[in-house]
Amino acid sequence: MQDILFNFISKYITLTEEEKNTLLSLNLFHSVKKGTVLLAQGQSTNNNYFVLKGCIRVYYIIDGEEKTTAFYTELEGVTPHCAINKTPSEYYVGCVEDSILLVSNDDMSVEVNNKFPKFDTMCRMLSEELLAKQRMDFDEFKTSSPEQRYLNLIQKRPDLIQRVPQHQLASYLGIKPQSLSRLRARISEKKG
Amino acid sequence: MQDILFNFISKYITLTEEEKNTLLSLNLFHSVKKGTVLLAQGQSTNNNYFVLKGCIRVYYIIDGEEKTTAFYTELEGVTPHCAINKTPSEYYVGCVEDSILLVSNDDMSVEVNNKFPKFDTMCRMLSEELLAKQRMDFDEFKTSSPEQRYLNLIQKRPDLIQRVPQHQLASYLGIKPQSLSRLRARISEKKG
DNA sequence: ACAACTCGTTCACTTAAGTGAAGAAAGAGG
DNA sequence: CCTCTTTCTTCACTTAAGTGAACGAGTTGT
Repeated sequence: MQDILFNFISKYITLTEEEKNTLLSLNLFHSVKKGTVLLAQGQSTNNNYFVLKGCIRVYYIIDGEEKTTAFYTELEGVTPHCAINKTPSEYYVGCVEDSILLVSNDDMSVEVNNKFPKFDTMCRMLSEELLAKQRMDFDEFKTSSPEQRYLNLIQKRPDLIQRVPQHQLASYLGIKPQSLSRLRARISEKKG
Repeated sequence: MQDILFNFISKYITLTEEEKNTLLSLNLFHSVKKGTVLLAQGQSTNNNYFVLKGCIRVYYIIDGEEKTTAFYTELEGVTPHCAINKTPSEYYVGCVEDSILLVSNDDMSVEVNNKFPKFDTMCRMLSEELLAKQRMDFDEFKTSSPEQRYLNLIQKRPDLIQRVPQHQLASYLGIKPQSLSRLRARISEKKG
């Protein structure tokens, strides 16, 4: 599991053995059961969640309905909005599958960043990468129909369709579960 | 016009007179006529555009149809995707109104960042702020209907509805101009 | 002043998504 | 193994968005 982490980091910066050990000494690894709510609406946290194995999601509850807006799988992470601006969270963060997460908080970040300035560099690279990726996703979402979005998802994240419940996928695509069913039927009719 | 810029910067960092003069010496200010295409699909640039006065937009042309995905008005800016990863641009950047822009490029950024490391700090703050804001916008878009999105826009950016052509607004809301017309009629019927 | 264009609205019609209900299928727990 | 629950699909019906066409208002250019 540690290898997965260090492998990921090595894409951005190079770590010495000493630095690796410092990281490991922070006790970042957490095993989380499917269904666990990591952060609830109205709560506050300064934790960051990074997925080493498994899947977590961000969702809202609006008029009693769950609306999923994001999935994070292997080597993706969330910094909840409330961790940045110290306000109660507007959304939930939940565990879709049994997962192994890297949970860090501000204190740790400050500590690590002080010891190893390269970490700062990595964070900046990551956040730029993320910003660009998110803008692309947003543009794609805006410029396509639900059906196109679904076909797109099949191309870009085929794993999600297998591992995530349909009703969560539906709201991720901006529609109701019934519409997703219909849409799938429509597509397989065209093909077959 | 310079005051507007320095006022904005002062929210993040404090500049000396010398630093201000260095900035001014770079000749960043540009006057741009309504309708001007700053960046075309397929083209490449390493310019950043920051709006001091006026309005610019990002749009795609898909199957011969314009799809506007973003508007930038006073004190907002774009760094086109192609400026980051040196690929041809997937979208257009155009001028909605006669505008005064601050146009900078990578060379300038490097130069300024070398001279004044605080600029680095400001850029990081800006990009974090932007990332958070964009995520909120995306979540909001996903979790609401076209009508809700329009009502929301009235609350959050009432100026846009006045200064931007309806057909551009429509695609920004993810619908066709005809649907926006209908939607507006529906709303004013409810109110009156 | 006139023609050409752009823009917003309206209409009739089509297509797809929302809604509420019901039932089949798959999983979880005892 | 059976029960309870969650998840997915299907159906009939409603509502809203897409489509293609037409019209009037406002602009631009000559």
